[in-house]
Amino acid sequence: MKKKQIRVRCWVDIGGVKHFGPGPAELFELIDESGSISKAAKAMGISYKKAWALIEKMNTRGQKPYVIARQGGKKGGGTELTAVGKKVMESFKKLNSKIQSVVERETELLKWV
Amino acid sequence: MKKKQIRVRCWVDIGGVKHFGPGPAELFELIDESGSISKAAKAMGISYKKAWALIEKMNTRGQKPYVIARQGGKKGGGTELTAVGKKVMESFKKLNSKIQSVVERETELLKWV
DNA sequence: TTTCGTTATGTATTGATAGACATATCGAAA
DNA sequence: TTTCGATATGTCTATCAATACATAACGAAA
Repeated sequence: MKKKQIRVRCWVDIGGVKHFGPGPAELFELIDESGSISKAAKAMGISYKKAWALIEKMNTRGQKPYVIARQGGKKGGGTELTAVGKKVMESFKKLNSKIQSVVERETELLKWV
Repeated sequence: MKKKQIRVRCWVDIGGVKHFGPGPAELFELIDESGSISKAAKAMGISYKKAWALIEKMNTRGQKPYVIARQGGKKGGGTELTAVGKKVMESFKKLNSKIQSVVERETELLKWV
């Protein structure tokens, strides 16, 4: 008997395009922990390039940058979330968990499907 | 100023694969109204083949078929939802609108993004 | 001025999905 | 037994996204 479950996903849409969702939220969290895009990408199992492209898009599409990256130096460089970036990440996680908990209480549909 | 909004999507997952979501829900509704897969597909702007494939997958992956299609006859054939199919559609629509209304009340995240 | 790890960027390949097109199948009614 | 409109199915192509691979740029510290 295969497991049946209701799943839900939310994201921020700006001008009709996906702007910020679960993927970026996880990426931001890992950047916040590691201080590095490349480490965060590796931890997520995505390419550095994909992570970088995601960040680039979000930084330019939003009002203010969410992430500041610096290159060079003995440690090669580094990346950190801006204050706005942290707010976005935290606020998203809060919203997301609220939605998840709403869905968890829903069982009616699973009786039929 | 581009419009910012939170969007949300839910679906039923069986054994790790998407089984029933907003697309099928709309398709089911149109089949229920028109009695025809081809009419429903046209109304949705998808190909008949895509609609048919969706239905085939859902019918075989679930416990019981949601849709019964008949071919032949003067009218060429026709399609109708089973009792289970109607329950699934209605229950999904109810769940979906509940989730949408939860999200509509959320504005915190949009302040930052 | 050399080193180092990270950021930044280009390009080619692959894979998955969607779409277009074609055709076979069915069976009640005329 | 012919007709008709809908279901059922195959195949090829186009398109887009993901992936892989390669390399340049950077700059503080040793």
